[in-house]
Amino acid sequence: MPQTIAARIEADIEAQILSGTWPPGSRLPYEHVMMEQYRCSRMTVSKVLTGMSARGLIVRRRRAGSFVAIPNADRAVLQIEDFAQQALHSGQSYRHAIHHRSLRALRRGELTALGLATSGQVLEVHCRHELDGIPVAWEERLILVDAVPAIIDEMFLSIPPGTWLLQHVPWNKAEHVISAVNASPQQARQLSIEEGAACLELHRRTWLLGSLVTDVSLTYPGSRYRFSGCFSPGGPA
Amino acid sequence: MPQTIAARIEADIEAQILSGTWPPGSRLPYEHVMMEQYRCSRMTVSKVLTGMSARGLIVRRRRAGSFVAIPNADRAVLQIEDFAQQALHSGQSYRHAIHHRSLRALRRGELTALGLATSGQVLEVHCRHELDGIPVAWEERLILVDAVPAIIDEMFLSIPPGTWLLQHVPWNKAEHVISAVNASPQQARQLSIEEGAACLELHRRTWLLGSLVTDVSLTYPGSRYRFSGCFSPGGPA
DNA sequence: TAGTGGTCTAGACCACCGC
DNA sequence: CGGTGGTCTAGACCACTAG
Repeated sequence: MPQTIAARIEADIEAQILSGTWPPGSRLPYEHVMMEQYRCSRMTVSKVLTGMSARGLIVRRRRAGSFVAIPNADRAVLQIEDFAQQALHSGQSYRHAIHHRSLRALRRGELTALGLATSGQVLEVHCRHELDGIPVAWEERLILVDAVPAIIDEMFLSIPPGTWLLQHVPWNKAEHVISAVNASPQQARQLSIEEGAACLELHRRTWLLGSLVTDVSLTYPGSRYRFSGCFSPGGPA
Repeated sequence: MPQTIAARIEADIEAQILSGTWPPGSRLPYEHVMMEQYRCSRMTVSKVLTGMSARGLIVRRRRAGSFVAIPNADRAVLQIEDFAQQALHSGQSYRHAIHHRSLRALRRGELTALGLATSGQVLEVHCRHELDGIPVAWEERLILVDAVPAIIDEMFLSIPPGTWLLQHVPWNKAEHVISAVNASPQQARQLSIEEGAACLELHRRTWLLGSLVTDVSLTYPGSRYRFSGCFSPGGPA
């Protein structure tokens, strides 16, 4: 039995939904009803319902009431852990190797591809990630120098670019695209796999206050890496 | 400028974090300070901070204060839309074809693979999904009959299994694994692609109140399908 | 237009934990 | 021990909308 009134209300509602007593689309008791039922103030009930609404479990409509949400899509929340952290957890040794690092101006084609209006300098970094000496990812990254001026002094000798950015730059928005590709000859060489082997490709763009910070493409050998994650309606777990 | 006091407080805090004025690990003003600053009650401030804490943007500690969270992993939230819904949005035509449907007992190997203690009946369904007549996914699904008794009367003639389940069964927890594989001869045939072509494989298990409901494996041709999604620290967007 | 949720107030008491 | 966050109250007014 939960300790607080709010937690008890929430647990009760979730139990009703999960048991099927309140199927998707059905109306919950009105706030003032639950307020009497639990002998608490309306604020307490409201706080619980607002939270559940924010998590997508219920839908609230003025003058109509609160309703159990009808899901129309599955959401998958993936944890994409830093390699160094992952190595710590699993006891493996992590190592990264910078294969390329250059400061240059953005090309015209990249401007449109990245949805940028004005040009600027970028730092381009190619990097290989290894766990226990085995290549697990090939990274090609562009970092917008205007967004992260401090980057020009960083050589990424002890910290890989992604970790450096995580530690130095907060981010506002990220966009992910996950696809599957057959390894190109270059990728196959970098990852020590057969040409044509299936690879996961993660493309991510990260923004800070509406301006692009970095655009990265990570290629993982399908035989050595997978994304996994859990998702509960009650929030990631 | 946001309308409500709470929204203004939240926007201000996020701006401070994003601008780097309050880097990860730094302490936020105490509740009573913000209360005076915004000339509002403590409840209003507390509600905002509680919400940001629930979303992982800040960490709150008694006697110490509230702090900007230090992220250690990227989170990607993927929307995995129902094919029928996706077709509606894009104006494509959706069609599914059931290739196999059988009611049988669980095999011993499956029991351990699915982490089940007691045996039971399962409905096994194989199904192909097509958009504009082109195969976009091959589905192999097990449905635990004990968890969804109504399923035995469903032939999935007009509704594919995943959609039927979404409409009839609420779920508690889902686990996703995304990997890349080279198409097997059978998969290549079902999806009209070359053998060995890179495919995305999505494996999902869904639970209701701790008991497994369904275990599904979806194979998408890498050339025709990708997962994408946005994630903001302020919640999925 | 009546009743719902949305928001806010000005207090209160408690649990916890860093000093 | 003091001050923080955690929780709750008993009201209030407003905005929206279904009937």
